[in-house]
Amino acid sequence: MDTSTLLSTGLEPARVRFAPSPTGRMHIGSARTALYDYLLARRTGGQFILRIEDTDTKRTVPGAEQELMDGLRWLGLEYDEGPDVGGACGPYRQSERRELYHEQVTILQEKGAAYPCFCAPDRLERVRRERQKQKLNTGYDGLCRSIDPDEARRRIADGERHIIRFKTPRQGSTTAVDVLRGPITVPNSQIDDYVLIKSDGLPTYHCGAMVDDHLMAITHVIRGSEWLSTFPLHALIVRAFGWEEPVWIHLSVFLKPSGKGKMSKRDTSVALDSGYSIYVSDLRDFGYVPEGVLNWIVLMGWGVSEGDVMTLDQMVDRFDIANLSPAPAAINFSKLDHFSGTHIRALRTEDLAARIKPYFTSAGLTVDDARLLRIVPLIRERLVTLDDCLPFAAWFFKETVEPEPEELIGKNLTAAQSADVARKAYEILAGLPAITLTTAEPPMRHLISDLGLNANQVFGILRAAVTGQTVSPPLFESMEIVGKEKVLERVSRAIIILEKM
RNA sequence: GCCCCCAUCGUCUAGUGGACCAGGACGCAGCCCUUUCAAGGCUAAAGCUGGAGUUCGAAUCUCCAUGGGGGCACCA
Repeated sequence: MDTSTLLSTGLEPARVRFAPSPTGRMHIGSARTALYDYLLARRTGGQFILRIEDTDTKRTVPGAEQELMDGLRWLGLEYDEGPDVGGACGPYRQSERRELYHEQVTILQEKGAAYPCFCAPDRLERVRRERQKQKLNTGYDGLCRSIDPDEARRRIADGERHIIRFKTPRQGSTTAVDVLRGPITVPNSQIDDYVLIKSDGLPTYHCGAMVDDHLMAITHVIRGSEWLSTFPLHALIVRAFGWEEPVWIHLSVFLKPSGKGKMSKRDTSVALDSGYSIYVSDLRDFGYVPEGVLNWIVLMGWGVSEGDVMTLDQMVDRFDIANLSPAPAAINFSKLDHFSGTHIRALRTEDLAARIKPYFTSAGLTVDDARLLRIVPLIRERLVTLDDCLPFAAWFFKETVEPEPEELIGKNLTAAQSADVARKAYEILAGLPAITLTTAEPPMRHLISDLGLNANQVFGILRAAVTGQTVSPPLFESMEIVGKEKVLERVSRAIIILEKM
């Protein structure tokens, strides 16, 4: 089947939908599906649609839908149609499309491809156990298939509780084509008479998704491989309606970092303990940049031969569904760090400044924008996540710093020797018209050789004195920003501390 | 138990019968740079799950085995 390649190379605009159920937090698996949806839509000049599949009223959790929308927007995956933006095929919440499903399923019943079932849950349970004992497939036994349509109508009119089932062909087999795997054939005996409409009147996924994909003119269905087993059923339903099938693409699953099995609750908490998470909002809170997260997840299940650092637009240019991988992928968090840091380094100074500013203000610091702009180039290549800006630069916005006395002592020196070094450095710095990298470094280098010490020892003392910490951005550039007055003040304070030791 | 899917360095992957003594990236190791921490540069180690076939020729096609994954709900 070459249609997939054809369609994905931009000849025809694709209408693609991301259809999550609002039952929990948005994780990277969903994000990656949405990303691929988005890429295919943009690549072909089509539309990317958000549809909320909230037909399980018991499992729907408040706030989940909002988290989904926030997550998509944070990642930069703007959708063209959706619950909060509208569109020509709305409503975009399945719970608001009840009548539509009933209309369609009625048509299916008239075609003889669906039927009402009055069996109570406890009978279903009994049947299931019985068939299991006989080593048969644990499906519905089809009892209600034989009910006369008129009698069924009467019972429904009497208000009898019922559901609608799909009448799966008993004989033969069904073949459906997945872009990544080719034709998949399953004997029809393996496909149950699945429920289409539940007794609460809402459709199951099998019904809701198929009806909506058709009504919304979806051309490509990208979803998780957990749907592979019911894939032939879905093809059967679409065909029973007489509709054209979309192009089907089943993505691989994400495995835990070890590659042995999928992420469990335990794996999730282990990740959390190391500062990682599979949840999109956590990643945002941890200071990862969306560009990095996107680059990270896009490469799990898709590959490029070279040049794997990409922006969203660059992904759009290169994306092709035919290159997706059907094999499961193990999550690799250290790669997330790599892509996050790489994209942070690529940000323009103003952009990065705007992104890290909130971290300082949240820490209770008052941020001077002009100063922040000068700090950014100094810390840019040191950040893996945005919140790393705090340990590197928070001290810039503090009136005073509090170095640990021991840290003021130079390597292999005594406190007294260190005080002496600090005094000499003070004199040199005090004699300068202004402290900058170009004015301060040469004389300080001279001091080092005059004293017969090394740069590490002398700069270490000054670093602790001026920044209050042992790890910091480059010393002289930092001093330049802090200003001569404050540098001298801090060095003299360090001298006093050292003399008291 | 039944059905379905998958299989290239530790991990993500490129590879679509000859251009592959298998390319890139992360990580790891070493070296260089260096003012701490980074970043950057260079170098190295590391792989086609196994077995049968098809073919002049297989990582690439077929079959089997093994391993892994998914599913068997009035959940999605």
